Amino acid sequence: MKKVLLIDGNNILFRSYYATSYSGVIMKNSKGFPTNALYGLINMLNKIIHEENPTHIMVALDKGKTFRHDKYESYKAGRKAMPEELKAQFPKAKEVIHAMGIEYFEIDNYEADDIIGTFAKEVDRDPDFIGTIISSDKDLLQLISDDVDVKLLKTNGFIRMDRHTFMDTYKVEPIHMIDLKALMGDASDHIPGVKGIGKKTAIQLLEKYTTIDNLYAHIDEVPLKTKEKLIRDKESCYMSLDLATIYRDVDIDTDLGKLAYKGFDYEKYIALLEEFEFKSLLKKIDPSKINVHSSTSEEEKSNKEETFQIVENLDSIQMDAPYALYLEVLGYNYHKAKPLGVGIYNEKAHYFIPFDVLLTNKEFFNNDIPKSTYDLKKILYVFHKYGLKIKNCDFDTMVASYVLNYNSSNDLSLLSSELGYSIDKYEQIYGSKITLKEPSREIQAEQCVKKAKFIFETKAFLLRRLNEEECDYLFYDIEMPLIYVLYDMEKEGIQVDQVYLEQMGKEIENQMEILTQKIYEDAQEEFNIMSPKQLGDILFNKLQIKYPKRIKEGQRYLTNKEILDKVKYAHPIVEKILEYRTLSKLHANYIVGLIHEIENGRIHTIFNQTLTRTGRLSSESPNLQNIPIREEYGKLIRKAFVADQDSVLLSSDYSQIELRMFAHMSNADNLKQAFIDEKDIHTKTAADIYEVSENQVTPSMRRTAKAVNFGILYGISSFGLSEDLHIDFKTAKAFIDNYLKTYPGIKEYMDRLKKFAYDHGYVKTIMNRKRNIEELKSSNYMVRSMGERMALNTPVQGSSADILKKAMIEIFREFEHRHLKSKMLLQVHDELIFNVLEDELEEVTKIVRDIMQNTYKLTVPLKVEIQTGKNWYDAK
DNA sequence: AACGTCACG
DNA sequence: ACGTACGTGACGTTG
Repeated sequence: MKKVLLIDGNNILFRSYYATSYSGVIMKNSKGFPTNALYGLINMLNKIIHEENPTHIMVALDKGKTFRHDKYESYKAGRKAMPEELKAQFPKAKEVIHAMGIEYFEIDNYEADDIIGTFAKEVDRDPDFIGTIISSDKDLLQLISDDVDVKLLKTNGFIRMDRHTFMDTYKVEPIHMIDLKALMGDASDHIPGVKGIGKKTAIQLLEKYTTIDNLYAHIDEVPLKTKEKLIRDKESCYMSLDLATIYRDVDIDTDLGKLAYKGFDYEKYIALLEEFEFKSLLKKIDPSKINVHSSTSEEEKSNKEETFQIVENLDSIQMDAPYALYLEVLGYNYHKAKPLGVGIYNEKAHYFIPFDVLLTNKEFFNNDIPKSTYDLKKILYVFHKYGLKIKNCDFDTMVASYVLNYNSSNDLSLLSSELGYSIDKYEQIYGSKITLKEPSREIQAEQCVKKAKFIFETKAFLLRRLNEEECDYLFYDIEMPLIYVLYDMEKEGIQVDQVYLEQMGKEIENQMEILTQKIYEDAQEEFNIMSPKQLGDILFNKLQIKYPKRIKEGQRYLTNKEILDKVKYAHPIVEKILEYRTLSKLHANYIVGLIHEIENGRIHTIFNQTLTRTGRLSSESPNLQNIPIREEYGKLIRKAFVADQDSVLLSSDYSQIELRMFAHMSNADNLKQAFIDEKDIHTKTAADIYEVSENQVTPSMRRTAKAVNFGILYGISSFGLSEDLHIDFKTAKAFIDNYLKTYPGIKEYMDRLKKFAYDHGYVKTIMNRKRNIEELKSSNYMVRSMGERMALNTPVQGSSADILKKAMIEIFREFEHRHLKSKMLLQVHDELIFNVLEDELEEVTKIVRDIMQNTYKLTVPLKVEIQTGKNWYDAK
């Protein structure tokens, strides 16, 4: 069987262009020629060839205005002109495609879709061929058949759609996708459809009538309202049908045999890469390929196999130049996983050292040769656990790619494909959490060396990008040093009183048992209280409690706290449910969950340094950043976290760091002055928006003001505020208007920030941490609004995170410098927890306060509050 | 695997 | 006409 790839070239060039033009700066070579779309195209073609292993390939391109323009004025109106910097890359794209041994096709007045449609038709006809269409455009799904599927490109990977999966999703044959579009329209393609008919109705209609023609033939059977819409928009419906239909009879030589994949013309390919200055891509070319012409894809495959050596005796190898290393472990939690071995790579040496071999010389990495890593914290932790030493790791790919905004930074496989490499998913080699299995040593070695190679070869590129993005400080002075701090915190762990937790657990279990019986009595039947579905049925059907919201079409009753709080006076069962929920949460998450994680009396969380979009840390296995505090009973959990012998726990938290940061960044004098004067900010805000003096502010006014202040940080909306405060929309709006009036400069700041975000596609923090916000490019109002709120919140949340990280590093160094035995244990976003030796308490308190308040000077003061106690409950 | 729920900043 | 505050992780149920 022969397999042909039908690639939507226009689509790939467009995607590549827009995916990398967000920062307003487009990748160019030193002559100023734009190359970003070409870079994406080359990577994508390499990746597809590697993944699909085709025998035949073609790329289709648009040419000229299409016949659709002539036919429909509105179609033309909807299409925006192509940016010049993209247009300029098309001629070079064609050269690239040829150099890669691929045919391309462009036919006057037809779109790439039509050419692909024509070839797909031929694939259907020819029994020797199957085909795969490559595009991110869902329009092409109509071409799916028994012999043709579509690899639908997504931001993070792809979805393969064949006839079966298509029918599952859309309930109609692929070809009737066009009928579907004729009814529901497609805003992104400026296809109007029938107004008032959405996806649901459209699918319903087509399930019954299959085609538009047949639907109109039976128009009298359709329910009146829908019928009216169909008749009113009949013309638009047929026009949409026409627009959505891919033309499949373009006059072209469809001999599939002529599409045979010839393999690279390396001379031309390299010349082009050199012209574009794609150094990382050049590096990847196997030197043996240079001067070799048109090898077949089969030959290429066998040559491509990595060469490496599995080390059996460490004395037999010696590293004398910088290299990359990758540590592989079996399992998803590196604190507990079994180490498998280390891959080592540089120009000269490609080794896999099985972990048992490595244990024979624990000093192997303990020297001054610079080393690059991916997830250094993992290496430090595992090495420490097994007594191995390592020195001079100066570059971590995971952290670098996180700083550079590769959202896939903590997934080596995804990251590799973003950078033009192809590394198998961890799950594929080692299995999922449930099916975990150890593959053969050869496979381990191959995988591990591949990863080390990736680290080694992409380092130069990432370094250049860090510099271009002006992220050197953030990378070298914050994130890299922070790795060592976090490692130390993870290694240290925190002592936990298991007996206390078990006692509290018993108490909770008893209360839950009593509640369960009472709830069954109230409901007059036994049911699963934890099932929202069953609970909703009992409450709102059987017990006839009035549901306080309008229920959405086809959706279940919600039974969350907000709803239950509203109806708790309607029936005594509700309060019991709420209490049961609280207890069950405490039990599952903080009694059973925590006990499960205790090892030798301590809990060691993992801090994820490369996950959040704002620059915060996150904590997992277990999450120690969400231990209860707001409710008194839950807060008792904190008594289980205790200080070591002769020590106390010290908690040091920033007071209102985000609002202070907002005051600083917005430069609103009024707000800044409030902090400079050390006022209670919520009381001050209340006085301002209610226009009373501060001593006239009631607790309720202060609560409202607090909600408004939070709203400001989150990118306020009157709806959100009204929900939060249970007040009506208009009152909420009045509060906001009043706020913006009393704090001049804030509205302007927010508008400026939004404009920056729209212009550049990203926002940044005080330490130049950038966050791309793709949502701002959405044509969907809701998604775009979400993007605006992210743009407003991220600089505040992210800058606060920057400051805390910097403080952590300095405190860590100061402790080391003074040889203190006290240890930093936890970070909870605006708070640090330490175990402090009693005789170091005074010194530590001073160091911590001093560094946290002064590590970064804002135009408002930063204030920290410090408390101590034998356990976390008392230290708060 | 996705959803609903709820713990935290 | 739509559905809304920002950032996380973990659990149990459901499909």
